[in-house]
Amino acid sequence: MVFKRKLDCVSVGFDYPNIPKAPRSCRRKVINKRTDAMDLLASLAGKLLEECESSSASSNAFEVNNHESFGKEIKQEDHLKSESSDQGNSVSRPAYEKTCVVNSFSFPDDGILERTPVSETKNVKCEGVAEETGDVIVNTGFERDGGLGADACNLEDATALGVQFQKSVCVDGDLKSPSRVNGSLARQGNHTKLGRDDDDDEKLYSYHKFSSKFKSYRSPTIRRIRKSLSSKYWKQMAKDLGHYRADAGVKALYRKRKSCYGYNAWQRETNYKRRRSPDRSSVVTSEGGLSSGSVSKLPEKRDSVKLSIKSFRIPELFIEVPETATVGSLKRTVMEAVSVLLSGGIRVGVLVHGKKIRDDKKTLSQTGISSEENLTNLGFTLEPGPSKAPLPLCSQDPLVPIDPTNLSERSAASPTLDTETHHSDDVANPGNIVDNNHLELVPYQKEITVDEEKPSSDPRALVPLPSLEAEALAIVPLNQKPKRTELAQRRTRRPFSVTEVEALVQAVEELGTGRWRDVKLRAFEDADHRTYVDLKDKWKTLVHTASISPQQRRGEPVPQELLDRVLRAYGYWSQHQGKHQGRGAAAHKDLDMNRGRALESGVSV
DNA sequence: GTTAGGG
DNA sequence: CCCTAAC
Repeated sequence: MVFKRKLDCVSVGFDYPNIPKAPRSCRRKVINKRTDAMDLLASLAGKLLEECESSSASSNAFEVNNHESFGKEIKQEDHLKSESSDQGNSVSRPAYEKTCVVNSFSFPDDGILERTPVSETKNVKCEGVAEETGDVIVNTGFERDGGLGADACNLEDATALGVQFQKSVCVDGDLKSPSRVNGSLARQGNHTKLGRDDDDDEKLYSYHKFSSKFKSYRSPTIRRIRKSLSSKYWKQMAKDLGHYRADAGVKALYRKRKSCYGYNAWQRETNYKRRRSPDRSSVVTSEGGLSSGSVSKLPEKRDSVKLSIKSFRIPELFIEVPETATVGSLKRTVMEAVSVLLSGGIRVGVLVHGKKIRDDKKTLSQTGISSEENLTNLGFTLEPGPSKAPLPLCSQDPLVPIDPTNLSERSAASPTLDTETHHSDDVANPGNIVDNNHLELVPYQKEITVDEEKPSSDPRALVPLPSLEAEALAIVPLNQKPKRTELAQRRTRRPFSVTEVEALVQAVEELGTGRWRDVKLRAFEDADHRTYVDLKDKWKTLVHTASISPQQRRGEPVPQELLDRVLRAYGYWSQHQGKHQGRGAAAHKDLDMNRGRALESGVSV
């Protein structure tokens, strides 16, 4: 007779058994969240500015464009998935899922730009933009899949992602008040924040110890901003911008998959970024950077070029969600898809008169970009593939270019890209990467003149580049082998539907909690996206969910009936560990779960 | 390749 | 959902 461990679930109903677990190796923690697509977009604008702007920029600031909501043009295709439900157990499965193809996003002008004359004056789509009130608006209508249609600028590089900028970042000579920025950003919350609660913002914030002054801005937006100020983001951006020193050996696409803000942290993606470009520019971006776009030039300063990238247009996204999914989850899915697409690695291309400018060392004037005429024909492209970045130090850990096609393998929500367009630039010009990267080894400019005069804000809130960068370097030792190329994408989250939960519960009732492989085979064999580990994890959360009060539960509510069964099964199998595992499901057909539960407190069986 | 748990 | 340890 084997004495079983007494379950400590007697009073609380149940709980996980306290099984001592072998110490696990200390894993390095890297505060690193998936680079958000928007970051990149924002950084693009920042880079543009930093490269264009003259040093006299002392009153520059970027206005955040607010996009209350972005309309999505979604093609929907119903993909009936014939349910080969068999498995004898009549375990029901999702009848079918809907596949959505997101073609584009648009961000209606909600008037938020009243203080940014630049973008307001015009919203031209294609090149050949008219000039008005001195503002030169350059167009960057890069699009691959129809819509605006590729224009001359785009011809050369057919591989352009087709991302257009539109009012995602605007340059303005006017310094925006915090509240202003705050307000604009705040409204973005519902659209871009993937997670459900905002609590973690605070956690992250505290982790990065921002100045108390900055804390005066307590809005969620600011918190997000603070969050974005974390060194990891800077590091990422620096890399994205190609400013990292080659010897730094930081991989451009370095992304740590694991977040460390608590359980289920992965669900809480925050997408607000506030960036201060390496030079003198300050960039505040909303996350709504996706839609079509154009670039504007401000007139005021001679010898300087100011641009406003107005929007992005994303290539087609293939999204698959169960029909039972909520609108919220759909939004998150789309958000993730976009993130995956852009964070997977993008590069910026500069086109003048349709010709790609590859020499990053050239000045704008040398390239002729600064001239009015060319400005009119200035274009930018976002291309898939790792942003130009130094190669990693660890030779044994080769930098594997991100291949968007690999992403889709892990996620149905991954963007669908034309394989043939991948890495065109790199492939065609192998040396291009090296050239561009290793030529910009100059550290960031140290001047932080622009924003520091900002009265009510702590300088640190503005993220002085030097220190933060240093911090970033400190936090993540560059030599630390990037371990796995960090290229793998986290799978998109796919909440279990009630139907799936039911199937899982039933399977566990019959098979127990130690045979996940069998559970998978029995009830989720056709659900390719559900691994047995997923099922195990789901069960874990189900048990937890069932143990907490309904008020504490989140997400699509699971019928109490199911939760009851979860507890019952949990209790039963806790006491019958492995004992019946050899038996078939039939052996438990008439399993008296209630009795089993009642016996939970028993010390032995 | 699975299972079990921590993150 | 990811990552590991331990089978």
